[in-house]
This record gives sequence, C-alpha cells and structure tokens, in this order.
Amino acid sequence: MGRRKVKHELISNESVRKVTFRKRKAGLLKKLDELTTLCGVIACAIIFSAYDDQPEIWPSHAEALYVFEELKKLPTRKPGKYMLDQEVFLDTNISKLNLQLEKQKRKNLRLELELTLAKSKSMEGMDLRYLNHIKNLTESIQYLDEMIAFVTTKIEHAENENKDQVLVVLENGLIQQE
Amino acid sequence: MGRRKVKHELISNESVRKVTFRKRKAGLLKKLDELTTLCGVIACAIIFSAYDDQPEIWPSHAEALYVFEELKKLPTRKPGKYMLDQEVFLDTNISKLNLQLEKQKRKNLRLELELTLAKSKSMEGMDLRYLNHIKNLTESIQYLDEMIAFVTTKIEHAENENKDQVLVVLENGLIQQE
DNA sequence: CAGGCTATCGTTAGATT
DNA sequence: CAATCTAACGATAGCCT
Repeated sequence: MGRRKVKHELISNESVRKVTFRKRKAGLLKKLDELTTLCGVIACAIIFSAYDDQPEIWPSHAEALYVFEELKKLPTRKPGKYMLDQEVFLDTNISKLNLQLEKQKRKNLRLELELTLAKSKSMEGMDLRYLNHIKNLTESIQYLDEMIAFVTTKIEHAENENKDQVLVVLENGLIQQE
Repeated sequence: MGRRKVKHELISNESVRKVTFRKRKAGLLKKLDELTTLCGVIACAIIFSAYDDQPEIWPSHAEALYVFEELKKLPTRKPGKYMLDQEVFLDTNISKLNLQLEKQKRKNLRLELELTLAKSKSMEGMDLRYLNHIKNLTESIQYLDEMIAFVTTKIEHAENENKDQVLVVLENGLIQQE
C-alpha cells in the first residue's frame, strides 16, 4: 500500500527495513487502539525488535503482564454456541471471585477516599485531572459494586437451590432472570 | 477507510460492531503477520472479546506465552503518560496510604481479570459495557499506579530529608524540584 | 537519520445477495 | 447472519529535505 507492492518476505536492505518497521509499528498500534475502542474489546500486543532498545508494549507493560498471566491459566478450548443476548452463567467458581472482588472494592474505595482527604488536607490546590480521575474511579467502582452486589445475591439463591442459574444482561443494562 | 469515516468511539449498533470487529481483527492480524515477516521481529497479540468464545491469540498460544515469558524478564516501568504539568505534594502521612493503595490496586486488577476470564471460560459472552467498565477501570488504576509509584519513590527522598517537598512534572516528562 | 510529502496500494463501511 | 462487492478512506513505499 505505497508506491509499490512489497513481497511478503524479509526486507533485505537494512535501512529500508528499519524505516518500514517504524512506520508499520505505528500503524499497527493505531489499528489496535481503534479496534479496542470501536468494538469494546480488551487487547494487548508486544513487539520485540532490534530497532527499539525496549520492546513495544501496548497498551502498557503492566496491563499486558496481567493479561498474560491470566492467559496462562486458560484451559484448552471449548466449543461455544453463539448467543444473541449476552448470558452470564453463575457457578460457584465465579461466585467466590465475585465475593472477593466486592470486599476488595469496598476496601479500595475507602483507601481512595482516605488518600484524597489526606491530600486535600495537606495541600491547597490539587491537580484537577487527578481529582477527576479519582472521581471516575469511584464511579466505576460504584457501578461494579452495584453489579456485583446484585449478582452475588443471585448467587446465594443459586447455591441454595444447588444449581446454576442464567441471568441475561439486556441492552439497556438491566439484568433479567430466566 | 470505507464508505464513511467512523468516530473513534464504541460503535453503538451491536450487529455493526460485531461485523466491524471480525473485519478489523482479521486486518490487524494480517498487519501483524506482515510486520513480523517484513521486518524480522517477534511479536504477539491477544484480543479478548465477547464475540469469540476464546481469546484471539496470535501467532499461537504457545508462542504468545514464550514472548510473555521474555517480557517478564525485563525491567519495569516507563514514565507515565498522564503525568503532565502536575504538582505532587509529598509528606509522610500520605506515603503510607499510597503504599497500601498501590498493593490494593494490583490485587484488584488481578481479581477483575480473573473474574472476566472465569466468565469467558464458562463460555458466556459478557455485556460489552461491563467489559468497557473494566477497561476504564484498569485505565484509571493504571493512572493511579503510575501516580503512586512516582510519588512513593519521591517519598523516600522526602523522608530522608525529613521535610516535605514539591515536585513539578513538566510537559516534557522531566521532573523539576522546587 | 528522522521527518514530511504524495502516489499508490490495501483496508474496510455500507450495500447487496 | 455470513459472504461478496465496491466506493471511499487510510496506510505507506519511495522520494526528498
């Protein structure tokens, strides 16, 4: 996609190869950013090269590491049926994670607020973006808290009934029990 | 790059979003293949989505794991992208909260991802907005992580000097002490 | 050698089957 | 819905500074 077609093989000229690498790496990361934003998916990429002293890591080193730590735990593939509505199965494995996460969130939120207060006490002008980030964060935490709290109450039900349950998350964000 | 321009935001229409995802994912992986072949570099990518029952892993599960093992051997941390023109006050009261919070955040992010994966493992698609919330959350967490990591390194300094300090993070990423 | 400039090719949004 | 088709937009190879 330039002035000429390029054969699908290693570029022999080193300086050309290096330039091509820089250009295409930038293009690729832009595409990845678009994909995740447009389609609401989570992704990461890593590129090791002789041209950068550090590997290129997208979206960040930390996130990539976490994602890949989890990847290692994935079992081999299962066949899956496609579902028009998004369904969330509740089983006891997930229930424990939910409960842990809920505790964690509350603990977290408390710490956030303590930190905020400590800082505002000790200084007059905090950076506004910092405050906004904390605000967004607490809002996200609240959203998750509500989601998780609701789901966990359903989990107890499911466990009492000694069977799994299906909840459907509707397009409007409401959750419907089947 | 089609009949019309597309805004850089989540595509609201779900069926359109799904089609776009399939097309762009294929395009992205092709680009990645070209990049590695033309430039002789090693790369991998992972895409978690509600549209595939398994995460898309390129070039292969095994190779991706290899790449990430390499990644783990590298030293960490780049300067944070969010730190522009911000002032950070450092005192010893805040330092302890910062340290607690940092630990907490990492624990938290880990739980988020475990939960996400646990759910995709049981083959069920998740509500996209839920995924987006998690994505936003991890971004916020990353911001805080960077902020906190930065602050905590400076705290040691402040404590050694036994006095509070003001640091200014300039737009070029350099840190200036006042 | 990095960065800017187009002609040209590749990708893809929307329509159609 | 998945597969094709094609107009339009985006990425980039080769040049030039």
